[in-house]
Amino acid sequence: MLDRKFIVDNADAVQQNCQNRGVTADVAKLVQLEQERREKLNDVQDLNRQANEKAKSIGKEKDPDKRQAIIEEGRRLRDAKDKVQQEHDTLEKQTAAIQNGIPNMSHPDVPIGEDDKSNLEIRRGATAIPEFSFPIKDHVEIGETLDLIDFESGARVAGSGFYFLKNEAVLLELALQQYAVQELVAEGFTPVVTPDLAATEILHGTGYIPRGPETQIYSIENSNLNLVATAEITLGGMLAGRTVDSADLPLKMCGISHCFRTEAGAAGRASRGLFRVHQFTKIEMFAFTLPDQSTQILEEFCDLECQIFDGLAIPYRVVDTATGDLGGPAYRKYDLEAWMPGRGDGGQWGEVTSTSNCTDYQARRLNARYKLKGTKGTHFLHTLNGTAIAISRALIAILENYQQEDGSVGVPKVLQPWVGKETIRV
RNA sequence: GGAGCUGUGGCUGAGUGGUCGAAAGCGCCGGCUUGCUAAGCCGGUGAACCGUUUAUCGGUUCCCUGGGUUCGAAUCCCAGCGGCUCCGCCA
Repeated sequence: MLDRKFIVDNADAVQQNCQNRGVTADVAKLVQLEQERREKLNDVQDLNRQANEKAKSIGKEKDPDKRQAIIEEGRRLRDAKDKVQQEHDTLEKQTAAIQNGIPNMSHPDVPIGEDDKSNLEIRRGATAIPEFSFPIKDHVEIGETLDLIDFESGARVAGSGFYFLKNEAVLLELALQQYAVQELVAEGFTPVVTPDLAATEILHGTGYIPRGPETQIYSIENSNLNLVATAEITLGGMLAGRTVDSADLPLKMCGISHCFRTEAGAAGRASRGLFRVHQFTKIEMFAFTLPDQSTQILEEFCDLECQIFDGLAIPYRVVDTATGDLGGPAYRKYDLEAWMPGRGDGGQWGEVTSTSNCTDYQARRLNARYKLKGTKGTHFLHTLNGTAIAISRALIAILENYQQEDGSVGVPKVLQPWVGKETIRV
């Protein structure tokens, strides 16, 4: 969430930003409610002060009658306080409700537009789009022919959107994990296997909203636990409510987790096969940084994603995500879209990774702070996240780009040590 | 899952219902000392928020979390969560 003072002081800019992002929020109302709330808060504090004074004077008063009088007065003050406190709390709730709906501000260079059509391509990867001299298959067909992916059994066991990986697909999954983690560890990331479940407060802190009608999140009944949609949730939660020494920053981690998504309302979209599934494995980059580090680290994350996909020799492009397509917490977001030859008519770009600078938006809700040695007070951290590899989508890109005329599929060179072969055949 | 113990400041650890934001030690910061010398001495040292000022000063809140009792709660009561130990179960 945004800082309330900031919203009040920059109401026009915040309102404009909401509009750019296609978010409805009554900023003016928030400003008004917040002003009233502060007046109530002052009243509460003043009544508390008076009541405290009375309470302290009681111990010193020896005369029973006078003592009783002070007790009565103290009780009256507390009652009065409770009443004003309630009024304050109501205002607080209303203010918070509006505040929660306001997205992060946007980087000035972010293209302004309603949806992903306004995303701006900023560069392409090192590998050219392949030209095939034979009729190509999509990954679903390839997966079936080579006995790599079993959607039918997945549907039987857990419903549509689930699948079994088999044979070399399993080796590819493990190889991709190894590859990505090795790359990131070499770059100084701390590898972390995170819980696949997280408490509701942690989800809220990172900007995910469980249990709504449109929720993307699976929740566990009779508990406050939820299946995570990404390790971003758990990694962000690691510092929730904590204050770290600025000397330890930036903190860079790569998390390995399963990701679970309901994909409510996503039916009918281009989602054949592995593209939009309810469960997949993901290697996620995450960083806690000082405010003046986050801009550079976003570029670093993007470069690493490019490095990983260049290493796999998969063609991709990088887009600067438009205002209307940014998630609530993101200040700026880059997506890598890999070329997927089997998608649409003659191939399409499909999102494979995404990296965001969330500035202090998540940290404020998580209450994750840093302290500068030798100074008073604390400040909110910046958080960034980025996909290193989302296995399911990487599999699509590999199977479709590496397919060969005889029906076999080549294994990317960097994965061969773990897969143990150069080609996957029937 | 069951039983017992436990949860205080960056850490260790005192704490009688009122004078406790909280002893002491460690750590940290500043200064002094340089014949107790990989030391000694003195002083300082939590956070958020509100108001005032913007060098400051005043106030509110915070002793796991949430309720409750009370004029007043770190201290009493209830619930929850975490930790430790033992038992059961299990990969």
